[in-house]
Amino acid sequence: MDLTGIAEKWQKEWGDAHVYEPLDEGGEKKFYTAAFPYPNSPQHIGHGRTYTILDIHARYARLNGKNVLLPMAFHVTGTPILAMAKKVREKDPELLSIFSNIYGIPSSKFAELGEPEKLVMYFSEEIEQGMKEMGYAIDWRRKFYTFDAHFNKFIEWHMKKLHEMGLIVKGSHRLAWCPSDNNVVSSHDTKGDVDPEIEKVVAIKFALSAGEYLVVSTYRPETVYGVTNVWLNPQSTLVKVKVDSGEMLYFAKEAWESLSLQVSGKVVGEVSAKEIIGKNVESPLGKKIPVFEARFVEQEVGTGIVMSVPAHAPFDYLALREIGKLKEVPPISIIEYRGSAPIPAQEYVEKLGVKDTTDPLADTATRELYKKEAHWGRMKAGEFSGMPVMEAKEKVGEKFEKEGKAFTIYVLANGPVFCRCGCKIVVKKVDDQWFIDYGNVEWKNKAKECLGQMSIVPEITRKEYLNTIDWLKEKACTRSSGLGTKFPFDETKIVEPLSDSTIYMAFYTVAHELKGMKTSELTPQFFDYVFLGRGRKEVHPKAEMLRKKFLYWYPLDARHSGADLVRNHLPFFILNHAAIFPPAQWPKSIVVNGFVLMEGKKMSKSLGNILPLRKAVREYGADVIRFSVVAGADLSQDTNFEKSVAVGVKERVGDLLALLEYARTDRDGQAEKWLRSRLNRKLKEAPQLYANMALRELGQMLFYEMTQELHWYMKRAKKPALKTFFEKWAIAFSPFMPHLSEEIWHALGKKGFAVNERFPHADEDAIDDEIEAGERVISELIYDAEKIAERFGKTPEKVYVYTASEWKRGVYEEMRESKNMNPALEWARKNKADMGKAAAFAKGLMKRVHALQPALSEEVEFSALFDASEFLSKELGARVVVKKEADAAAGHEKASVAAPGKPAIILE
RNA sequence: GCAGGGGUGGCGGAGCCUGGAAAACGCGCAGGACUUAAGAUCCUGUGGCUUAGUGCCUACGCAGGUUCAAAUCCUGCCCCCUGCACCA
Repeated sequence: MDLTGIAEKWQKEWGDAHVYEPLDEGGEKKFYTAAFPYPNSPQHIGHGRTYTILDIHARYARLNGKNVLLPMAFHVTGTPILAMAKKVREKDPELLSIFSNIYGIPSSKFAELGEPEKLVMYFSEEIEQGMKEMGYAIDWRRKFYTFDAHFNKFIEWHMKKLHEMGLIVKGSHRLAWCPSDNNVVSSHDTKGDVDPEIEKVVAIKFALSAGEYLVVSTYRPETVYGVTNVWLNPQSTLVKVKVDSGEMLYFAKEAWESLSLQVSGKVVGEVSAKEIIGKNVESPLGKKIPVFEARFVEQEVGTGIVMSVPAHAPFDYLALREIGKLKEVPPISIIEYRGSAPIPAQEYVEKLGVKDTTDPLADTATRELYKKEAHWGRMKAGEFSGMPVMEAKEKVGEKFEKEGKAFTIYVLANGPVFCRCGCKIVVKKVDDQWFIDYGNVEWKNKAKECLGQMSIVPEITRKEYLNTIDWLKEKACTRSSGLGTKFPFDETKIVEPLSDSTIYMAFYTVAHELKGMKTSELTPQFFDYVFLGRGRKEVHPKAEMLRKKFLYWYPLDARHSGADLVRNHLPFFILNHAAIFPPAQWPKSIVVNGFVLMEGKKMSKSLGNILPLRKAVREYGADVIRFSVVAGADLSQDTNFEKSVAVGVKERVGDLLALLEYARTDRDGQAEKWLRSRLNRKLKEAPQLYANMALRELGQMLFYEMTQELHWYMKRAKKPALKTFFEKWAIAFSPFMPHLSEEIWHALGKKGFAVNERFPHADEDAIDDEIEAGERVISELIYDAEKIAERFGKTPEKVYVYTASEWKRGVYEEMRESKNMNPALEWARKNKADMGKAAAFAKGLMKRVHALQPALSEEVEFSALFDASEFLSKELGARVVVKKEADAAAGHEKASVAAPGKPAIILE
């Protein structure tokens, strides 16, 4: 069996016939897309899952006679490609080893991959080839790259639209920053891939003298009401900084090194901490307090200066106790919670037996007390008395900031974090940062309206989109470097990748036509007409024609993606459509899927367990991979790729092809009727399952169950005849395995392509409950008889089968319907049955009364078994005699145990 | 911390919405057939017990509750996974 040969043959035929290149007009259309790939590596089977689901969706629409568009392009925006090309040029051993060992790239290629454009071309061709080998129904005429000049024009237009609507704003922004590289860092730039977390801290000014302040930093501004003193590390040096307002602020020298990137000011002097220790300062509440020394104060954290709240901070309490000042500045308790001690910090220190500030338990005490007070505490002092602590924290911070007594600084919550270059990462404030204002409430509402009209598959993810739209704030939409489109309002910047990929589906509708045009023709007015119908069609000779094409394909009928995009790309996609397009062009649905695990583990470069898509196709064949990555789990679940399963699928495909030799004729025996009933039942159920993208269930039903049933049929049939079966089944299953279907279709002598056929109509008359129930009785009989034969001790010569009498069926049906013995016995009385036997029989059924299946009449059950006696004899290796219970031979008293669907079995 | 999802055999996982024979389907494992042998393939079995009468018992994270009936509905607890933005 040569699955690869079959696949290649049909891919070529489809390509030559331009089967997947739809006209931009005609009957009812469907337009489906999936997130375009980022070509900095070959695709693996995980990518294959999303695209295969998309392809199945598209192919099913084709079977329903729709004009289907499924385009593809490449996303090259951003820095990863540049970074990777740079690493190639630097001959980074780790990367080159991945290239050789996982991706299988010959080392002769390495030189050219150092150029970003060549890198893009190499991997995008690799990906495109893989998609073709998977048999995807893609219209490649519309392919583009996001650094193409034509696409740049489109994104410029997009940004200008947002700007016109006031949805693009400029402001300041904090970033994790490497002072040595002078660049933004995110998790993959750090040592150990730590994600730098930026956290808000309040800096409060304590007056040293008029116009001069010590700046303390704190997570708990509300505790300022309980402050007793300020702590300075005696080993630290303070810098005196003149800020824009003219005030002089003191920070620890180490702290200032990073704070200088977010607080603008000039260092005008230095002073040793020792000179300040012992002096008094004035708190923002006007209270005079002393400055003490404490070695636990870390000079590079926050401002490097802290305030002391001994009633609520175990460290402060311990430090005061160590220097014997607890009497001089007694703790002031300002927070209470149910069961709180007068001095909570003291209580926690004593409860945990914390020795001093160097004791690791001091941290534990701090954490526990903080948790307690933050969750359950209320203020009991100051103007916010009675307020929950969490709320007061906000209020106090805001109030002091407004009064100029405090300001906000940002720190790394999980610091210190180190850049790959070895430098310590700091927080930088950027002033001329552009944002897309996803925080805009009106916009959010419009997006929710759009979401409300969309169908979301799986439906359970809908609330995720809602949550995300709700908490989205301004999103920085430019970067200072990377591939992509220059930001039209600041051409030194590039439009960031998640911002240039939100409405590009509209671009597909005309991309093939724009290719022949000059970029100078692609003006905002031109796009206004094509995409929005604004202005006059005379703006360009082609405008009218392109407008029609756009209106034909839009709105997008389905957006497919991996589940990882639910919290970023997909909400942006909804928001931008809601902003730019009128409701008639809003997208119709989103379909997301989970990942693919490799033998139970997450695929990763470090584990080296990535299975590249093309390699998988070579090993197992496209159809097998297609089926393996989509039918193994529910859509939203992760699915597991196992070699043994793929091998099993491949074998079953081989079995199916082998059965083609019986596909020349049809027949009309009991076995054929049964198979036809089973097939048509599936054809009846399949459309609903396809519509819900219930691919796992479809796979179970149309593949596993069907092959099992074929197996039973092959045993049952006297001369197998599968012509009509294959005609229908091949088409119904073709979305999953188009190559196999095409092969079967042509083996049946059909003209034209299977992939252009219509979904087979379910013949409801062929669905026959009695035939199916009869077969069930037969197969269960074999099972039971074999079980009994095991106990029999020797191979029986004869097997007598007795079907249950009609009166039992009457009692049985009454019981099944009423779930009660009385109506059944009533029925028995009316029908003059033996009441003693009837009662005993009914009693026996009572236990499983909720689980009774409908029973056949004795006549039908009898004739099903009688017809099958030859088959039964063969299966059981003994002569099988089928009789009715009433005709039991002498000595066959056990015939009386027969029940509907469970004939009595007597071995001899 | 906040938000979302989830705990069912040796394993992956059905079943939960809409209460009514839990473990579909697959993998793995065991036995058999075929084979010189192995692999592949096919058949049979795979929670426990039991019987020549097609059955009985035990099990769905823990603890309660509702119900004739709970994996399924309700309450509390324990544990696990994912995301939290400038990153594609």
